[in-house]
Amino acid sequence: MSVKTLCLGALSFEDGTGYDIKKLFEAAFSHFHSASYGSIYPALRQLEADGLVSCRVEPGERHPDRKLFSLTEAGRAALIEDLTRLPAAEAIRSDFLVLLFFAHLLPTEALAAKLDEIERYYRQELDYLEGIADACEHTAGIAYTIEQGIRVYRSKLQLLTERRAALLADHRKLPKEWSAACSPSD
Amino acid sequence: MSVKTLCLGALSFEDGTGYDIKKLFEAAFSHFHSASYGSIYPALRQLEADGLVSCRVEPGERHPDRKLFSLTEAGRAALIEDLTRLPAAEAIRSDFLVLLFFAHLLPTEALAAKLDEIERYYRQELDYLEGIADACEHTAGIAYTIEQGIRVYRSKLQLLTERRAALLADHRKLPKEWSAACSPSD
DNA sequence: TCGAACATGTAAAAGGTTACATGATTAC
DNA sequence: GTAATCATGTAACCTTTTACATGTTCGA
Repeated sequence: MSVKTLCLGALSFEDGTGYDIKKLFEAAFSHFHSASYGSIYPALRQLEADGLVSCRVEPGERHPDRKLFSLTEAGRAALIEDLTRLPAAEAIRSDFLVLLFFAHLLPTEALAAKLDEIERYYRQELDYLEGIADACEHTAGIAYTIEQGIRVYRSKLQLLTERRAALLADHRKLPKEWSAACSPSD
Repeated sequence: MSVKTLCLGALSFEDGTGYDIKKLFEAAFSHFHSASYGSIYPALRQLEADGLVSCRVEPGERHPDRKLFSLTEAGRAALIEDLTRLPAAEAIRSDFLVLLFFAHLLPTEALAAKLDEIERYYRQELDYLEGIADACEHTAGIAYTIEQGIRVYRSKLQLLTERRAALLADHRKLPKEWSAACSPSD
């Protein structure tokens, strides 16, 4: 699912500029997706060329050169097709878990600093999500995305609290014959 | 944290080939990172050029041209530096949550199919992780990565079970003035 | 014998981020 | 007056995936 699909989705709620779309992503998608201007603006241009969105320029209203994009009928169809066709997978890239996997190599203080860093990050995300959870009436789907974020961050924070001491105490021990004894699907 | 760092990490446990490294990633990293041969082999070549790994060829033992890589002292130092320096962030790209965010556009049957698909995926990952959790003695860090995976997948499965009916019943309702009433950090 | 696992690699393409470049408006 | 927000865009770079290309060995 690429930025183009996300832009179509954003415009399915209401017309907006590239800037508006970026704001929506930051406000609503922050815990499960992200996109930069460098991908949004080219995507919108491409979508317009493909007839999936239309564009009207609103000059002078407040800001110059405000390009308001609207989803066309073809765009709505393409969005539904993308959502239906593309696998609903999750691509997780957690540098934090990678770090823990190799934690036996780190000095204790460096590991402690990382644990603090990730804990602050989790708390910040959790606070934000708890704040928006009841802010307005969401669709069941949107409420789900928020609730999953809340539960997952709570789980992660709890595990972090439970295991902090064990991680700091234990992190120098090396596993014996990891690949021989533990490879599971061989 | 790039594939190069991951390769250094894999070799910190024991010497191995590109193929071995890929297997370790599949066995141990599957729920928080992934890497293909197309990135691993070039990474190893680059690491060798940089003196961070060394390579000895084992011909004829069982398979021809088996290139065994070892971490050098410089490589171990570079790994520790990477792990310490790079932010321990998490980059999550959940096409499933994106789909739910726009679920109001989908026919009920298409949504139901997606819910089934993701549930199967979660269960499969959870079963796998539960299987390896007690398979051998892990470092505290490795045990943590497994336990976090288990708890997160359990949370996700539970939410999915709780909300399935609500999602299927409710998914056509549109949020009123999402951007005006709900944008949180404005 | 046939498919799975072992084993290495390349090239093109896709997809995205970062940094840069610009300038008006609004709130303090 | 000055910092944040609004607003658009490009270009270079980075990383990774996908698809291709090749060949052996082992177990059923």
